[in-house]
Amino acid sequence: MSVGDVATSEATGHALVDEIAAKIRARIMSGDIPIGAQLRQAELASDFGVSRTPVREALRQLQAGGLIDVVPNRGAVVRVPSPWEVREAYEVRAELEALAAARCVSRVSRADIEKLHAANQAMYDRSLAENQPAREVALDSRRENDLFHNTITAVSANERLARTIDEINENFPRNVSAQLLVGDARHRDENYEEHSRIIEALERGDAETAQAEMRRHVLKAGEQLAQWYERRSSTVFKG
Amino acid sequence: MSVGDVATSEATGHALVDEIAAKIRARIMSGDIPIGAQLRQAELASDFGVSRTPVREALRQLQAGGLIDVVPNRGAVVRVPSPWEVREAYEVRAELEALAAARCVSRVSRADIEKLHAANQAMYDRSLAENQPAREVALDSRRENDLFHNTITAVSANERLARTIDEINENFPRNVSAQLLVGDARHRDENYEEHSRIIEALERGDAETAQAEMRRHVLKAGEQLAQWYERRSSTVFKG
DNA sequence: CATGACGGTTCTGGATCCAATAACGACCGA
DNA sequence: TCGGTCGTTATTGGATCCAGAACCGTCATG
Repeated sequence: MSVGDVATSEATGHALVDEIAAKIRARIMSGDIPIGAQLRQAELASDFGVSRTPVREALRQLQAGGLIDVVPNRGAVVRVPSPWEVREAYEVRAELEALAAARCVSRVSRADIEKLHAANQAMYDRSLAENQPAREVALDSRRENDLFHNTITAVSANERLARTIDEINENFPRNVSAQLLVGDARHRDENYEEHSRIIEALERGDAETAQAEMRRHVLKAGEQLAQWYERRSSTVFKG
Repeated sequence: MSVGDVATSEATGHALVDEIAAKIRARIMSGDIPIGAQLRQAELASDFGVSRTPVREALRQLQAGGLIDVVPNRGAVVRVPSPWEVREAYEVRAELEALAAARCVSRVSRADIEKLHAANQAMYDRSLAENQPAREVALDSRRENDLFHNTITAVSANERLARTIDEINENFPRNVSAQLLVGDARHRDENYEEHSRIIEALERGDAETAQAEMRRHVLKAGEQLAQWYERRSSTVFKG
């Protein structure tokens, strides 16, 4: 028996199954399990020290979320997004985040603005530090980028909106979009600029501009991600 | 082929679990299982003539979709949407359907326009026929209303967008929103008018108007649904 | 009379068992 | 040597079994 990390889950959601699902999702998101890889139930079960039953139920959840594909008698594989799927998804996400930004304007506080500034600046500064391992930089930058966007969705005060945006994001492993940000200097600079413009619009209380800028920003990020998937079929399929 | 032992063999790739999930979802959507009702695994299993295992996995899927709540050791209940949840969800749906309408403008064909007209007109005519049982009218009207909206999302040609809208709709049993449409004459008339304005905008190729009208239309429907949930806690909880 | 404890019952959740199906490989024949 | 067929094997999917937790009623007690 593995060490008891039980008693973690609260009222919402199931103890074990949701725990397992979260762990599998995390592994995929971090790139630990690459896209296209097969997910064997027995292996996952022994990894987590549980029976196959909760693993299967967790896989069903992930399937419903669209992160994995489950073929009838052939098991589950991590879904490999096609470029046009990425574009479609990001078009939706752009509209939703734009809505979030617009809703923000009437709700944002001074502290929120500071938080956004801080996250954006930290992300920018970090990517300038040359002496750190790229892996660490990518990880932290992703975290701060997430913080920026999550703050806006949180301030927009629509739980459903936040959930829907999350569901879209959960379909694309983050490690690739992370390395996109820090990999290219131009991307990094443009990202900083776009974030800044959004923050400015929020500060001015200009909902129209905030909405439009956010839409442009997300669409551009989606286009870059789609192009990445077009170029590289590597980082795919176990190995 | 072997003799039809389970009859699920059709449906490319659909496992039994998905079949079960669809059936349960259908029961909830039709109001056969009211919101708030408990879902007992053994009962469902014997209803469908299967073991509890696939039922459990199906419930996981529905849980991931947000249609039901699963409390740790107390089973699953059909989620009772609170009014503010409805408003939040419909604000998101409004933005998405508005996007769909805007995308439609450059893709809609003459045949599509006719289809929209036909669905809208049929729905209106049907609700005028007084001699039919309300139950039938509500069912068919819902079907045509769905056809109207589904046609637009289909023409908008973004699979992801369609999926996201569906996911939101699947959170609210349709029987209530259906009876809203046919129950009140004013609602019915306004609904017809709003649909007509959207079609006109699509015909003119006016993306701005189509988008705005669709947003208004969905928001209004959401508000009506939310108010319904505020007024009536009936039709809730088994019995 | 109300309230709290106790025990039986029911149901969920996880583990295990068994059947069915598809990938893999070896063998055989042309 | 290549192609097809058959048998093995590994893996999934469904059924069953067992333990643990929550509800319900009863009973005892302040």
